[in-house]
Amino acid sequence: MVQESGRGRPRSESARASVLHAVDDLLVEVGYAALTMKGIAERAGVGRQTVYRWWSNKAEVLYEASVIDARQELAVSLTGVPRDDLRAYLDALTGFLAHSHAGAAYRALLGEAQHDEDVAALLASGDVLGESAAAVVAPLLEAGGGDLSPEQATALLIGPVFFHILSGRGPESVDTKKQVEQFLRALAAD
Amino acid sequence: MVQESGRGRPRSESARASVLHAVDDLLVEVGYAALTMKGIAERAGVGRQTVYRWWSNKAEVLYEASVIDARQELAVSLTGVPRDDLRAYLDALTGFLAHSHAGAAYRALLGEAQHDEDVAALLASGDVLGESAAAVVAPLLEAGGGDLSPEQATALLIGPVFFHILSGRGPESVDTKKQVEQFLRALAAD
Amino acid sequence: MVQESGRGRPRSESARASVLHAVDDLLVEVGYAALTMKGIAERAGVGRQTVYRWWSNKAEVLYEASVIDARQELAVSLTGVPRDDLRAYLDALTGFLAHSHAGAAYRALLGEAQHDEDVAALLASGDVLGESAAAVVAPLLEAGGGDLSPEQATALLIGPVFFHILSGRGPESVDTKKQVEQFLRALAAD
Amino acid sequence: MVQESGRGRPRSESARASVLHAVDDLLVEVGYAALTMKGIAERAGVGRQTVYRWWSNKAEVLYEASVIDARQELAVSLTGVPRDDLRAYLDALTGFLAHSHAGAAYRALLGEAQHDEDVAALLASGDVLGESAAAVVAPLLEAGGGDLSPEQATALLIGPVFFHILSGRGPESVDTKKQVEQFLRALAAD
DNA sequence: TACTAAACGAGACGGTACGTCGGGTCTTTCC
DNA sequence: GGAAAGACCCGACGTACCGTCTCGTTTAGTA
Repeated sequence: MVQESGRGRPRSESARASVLHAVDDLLVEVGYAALTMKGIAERAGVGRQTVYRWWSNKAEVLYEASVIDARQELAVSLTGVPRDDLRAYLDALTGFLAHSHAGAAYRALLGEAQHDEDVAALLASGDVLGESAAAVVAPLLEAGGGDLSPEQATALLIGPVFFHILSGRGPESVDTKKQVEQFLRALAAD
Repeated sequence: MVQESGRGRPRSESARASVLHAVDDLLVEVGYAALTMKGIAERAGVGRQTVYRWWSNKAEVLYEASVIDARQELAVSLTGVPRDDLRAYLDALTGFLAHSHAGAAYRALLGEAQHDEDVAALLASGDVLGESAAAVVAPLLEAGGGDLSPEQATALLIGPVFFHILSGRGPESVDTKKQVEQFLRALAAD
Repeated sequence: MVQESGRGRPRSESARASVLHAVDDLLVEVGYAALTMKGIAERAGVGRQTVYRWWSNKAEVLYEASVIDARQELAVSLTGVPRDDLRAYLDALTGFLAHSHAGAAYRALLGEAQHDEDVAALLASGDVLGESAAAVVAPLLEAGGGDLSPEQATALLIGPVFFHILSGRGPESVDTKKQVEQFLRALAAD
Repeated sequence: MVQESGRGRPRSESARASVLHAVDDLLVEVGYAALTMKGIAERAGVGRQTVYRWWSNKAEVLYEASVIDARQELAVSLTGVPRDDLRAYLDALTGFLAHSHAGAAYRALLGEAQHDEDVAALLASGDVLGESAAAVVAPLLEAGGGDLSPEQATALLIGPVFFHILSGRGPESVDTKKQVEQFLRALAAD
């Protein structure tokens, strides 16, 4: 993923874009399981070696292809009203995990990370969920009391939705309004 | 997975046991990614067709091999004291997800379920986490007030730990004692 | 292929007939290569073991199923006029090898015999071609002169047609009339 | 079986040679029936796909591996003396069919051709027997009279030996000297 | 009328080859 | 020296058939 300057032909930006675009399309069309390096290369109209040169496996390609979208979808413009901000964030999170392309990519990668430490490291390198939650949670912790660490607060906020969707319960039964109240109450005296 | 009918040679119980044993061993030895139907059959000293005859894929074998252990590890003997029971359950859950063989199998399956709906259906067919939590949560809901559905209470209890570990944050930063308090507070006035 | 008398259930004649019938049908429908012991048993509505009990491989079944037809098709009613009898025999031989079901079975078995000595022994045990030719050739050898052995005369008579058809030249280019003349001339002073 | 085009890695000549060598060895060692594409690839130290890429089945590999030897073994250096040339050819033919490796391959292929039209077409594409005989027969037909077609003369010459050996009568009873006389006499007034 | 014994159908068993697919690498030519 | 092309070796896929082995059932003797 490093690019050297100097001698030789420079990296083809069009090839890079083709690959990222291809992996995005393919994830939707065939799903993660049927996503292959060979298939990506063919769909992108690119040599196989070119894919391997810049990414070591399909997880890396997929990560690079989806992380920007993921960040955007999880970014909430803060109003300063805790209830509103939390609610907006949980809605965004639910939509991301349950319905978005980037979210599907994230879930696939997180699944792979359970038994592939390379993928786990990749995901840890850019903690999309944690960082997005921190933006909402940090102001509250600074302002309010509670002795919760930011990490714990994040887990408390994200956890229930995260579990709901990843365990296959579906997003319908997620009640973000009620969860905001629970979160605030749990936080309160802590 | 049951079969009955007088005719024909009956299913070999020893073959079944060999396969389940083999998949258990192999998960530990080579990991989920390198687990193959071929490898399972060879390790079990069994024909490949015999494996395919009773299980459609490695996820099914693994599920059958680990679900009983999983249930045992997550079963908590209730004392009737909410704080103690909840604490015991969260400790068991943390240990299961982070350190147990059966837990590793569960995490692998849950990962696969994110992009394979057959596996998702398989996991949904026996909701190990949900059921084990219900045993602890149900008494509280009956006793106490709150308008939380059992499902929501379960997600509230399990979610934070679940997120912590599956997102790669590690079990060290899980503080079950504090989480019990949060849970009880969130539940309280609801 | 032997049938013992005595205790126990006697061999089922209907099973035997079903198998022979099935192999006949299947040869025509799917060809020799796709003929399998399993397929025969299923088509005959018979247990696999029953087939194996009485025949050791598909060649044996096929041989038993076709040898009688073969003998019939190659039997020529002699008139005593050499030219007519030889002509009739060569016509029968051509038809047998090129167009008949039994002939297709024979060619398949002969092919297998080239690399399977069990099948070679099976074919040698009942030399359908040789015997049928002998019936036509023997009278000539007794009557006429020539120091040809019956075997050599048989080869001389059958050989050209046999080669023509088995080497894939097709039966159209077989001129039995001319071959009779050649045969008689070659035989003449020998 | 030819491939050309600048792009891409060119076909490995060493892989091709290994495969042809392997199939030759294996035919002798295990026989045609036990010859498998898998076995060929493994023996040649070559990927299975590489074998399938250039040959569709074991018959094609075997054909390519043996056809050159076959042609050599059946080539007779003509003296111009019919009796000598015919005799030499029949001796070569007998040796080829009965004792040579290439001949064993030919018989196996011819057997397969009886029930596999792909193999039949393959054999027909290079009529080793017909062409070799034509070289000996053509001069006679041009010189002498007779209204025999080259095809018929070929069948007349080859047929008896061919039948003798393929029908399992063995090469001992082949009397090439006598057969030359028969052939010449049959040819004579025709 | 039992009992015994073998053949019967069904179908699971351990094996192994099938032909295909993807993995990751290597070797060309072209840019 | 990057890139497209495509052949290379490897090994898992899921299927088919091999020949064998249990099962419960049926059909004869023989006792």
